[in-house]
Amino acid sequence: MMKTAFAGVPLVAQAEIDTPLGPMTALATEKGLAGLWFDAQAHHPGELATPVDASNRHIKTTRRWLDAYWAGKDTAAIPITLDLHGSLFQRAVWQALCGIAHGHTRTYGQIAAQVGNGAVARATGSAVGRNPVGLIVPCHRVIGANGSLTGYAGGLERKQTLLQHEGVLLV
Amino acid sequence: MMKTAFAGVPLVAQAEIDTPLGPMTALATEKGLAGLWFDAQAHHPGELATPVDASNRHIKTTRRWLDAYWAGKDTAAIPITLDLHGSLFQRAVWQALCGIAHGHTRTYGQIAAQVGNGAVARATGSAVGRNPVGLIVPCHRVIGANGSLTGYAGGLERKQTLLQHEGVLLV
DNA sequence: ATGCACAGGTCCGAAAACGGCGAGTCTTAG
DNA sequence: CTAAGACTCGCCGTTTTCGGACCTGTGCAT
Repeated sequence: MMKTAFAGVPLVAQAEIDTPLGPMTALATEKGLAGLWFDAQAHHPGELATPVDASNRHIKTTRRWLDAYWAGKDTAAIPITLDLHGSLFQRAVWQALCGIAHGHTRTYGQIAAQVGNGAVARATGSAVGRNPVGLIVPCHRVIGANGSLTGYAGGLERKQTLLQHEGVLLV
Repeated sequence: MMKTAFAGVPLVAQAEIDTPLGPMTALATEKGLAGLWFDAQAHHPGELATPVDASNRHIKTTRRWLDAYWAGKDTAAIPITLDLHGSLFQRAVWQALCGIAHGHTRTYGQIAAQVGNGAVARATGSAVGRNPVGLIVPCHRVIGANGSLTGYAGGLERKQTLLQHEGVLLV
């Protein structure tokens, strides 16, 4: 049996959210937002037994955050409580991602250096790829040292669109 | 990443020097003059973090040398301590250049023969072009075997003017 | 348990490209 | 019949580019 990425996590609600780049699914625990991904992306957690509940407060906040994001407004005005589940290393990486401001980018090596040392760059790539909360934890702002986009769970095309939407100049 | 020509060289002072052919920048280490080039020339080392210090002794000597040169006086009376940084081959070439007297010229092949053998003529051309100390290390006195000027980092026009200033008859 | 595949980066050696040339041919214009 | 250009090719040090080897955490398949 395929082990879902949220094994052992007390999920309380899920809901579908439509976006300009396709439908996404949001996932929440009692503590906060635990997941957000494009329905047609890699590392998809698969079918969930979690009850659909669009009225959940974390999911409603997420919806407002996304509306602001696509409208190009200030998303910092909408604080989201996250409840990230992963290894110590992964959480450190995801936390580092949250430090990348709108319209800015970092390389995998820079994130690696921030987390520990530059040698873990490749491991950082893995952790970034397993980011459970897309867009809000801006894994799409991490690019290769040579400026290439390298990869994105939601597809390189979406990564490129997102960065352009944020005003990033792509080489 | 663009590698500066003076990577790893302990520079201590730089200063601007005006000349009849346009402004030049002089660069010095503790040991001697390390650089002198027209601000608008090829192979420009780019912006430098070196402190501006027109009172540096090597730079002051350089200024006196240039004054004498433009006045047509004997520059040999003003000995300049050079601190050239480059490969073994390049330093050999530059040293050979210093043997060309005011008003005289050599061909690239002759310099090549002096450094090693005539076969390295083309490589000599490269080394001459990377001469870090213009005018004082007289790279402008090297011309093609057929008498053509061939090239000059500061522009062929300046090379021609310099040679005429030294009384060289150009074909 | 063990091995393997990755959304990367660094280091190092090999190979190719690039010039401030020179000599030899060939082509035009006198 | 010269003589000055245009072209080709071999020359060589330097620079740039390219391709492996190695490093590292984690999930998944064996």
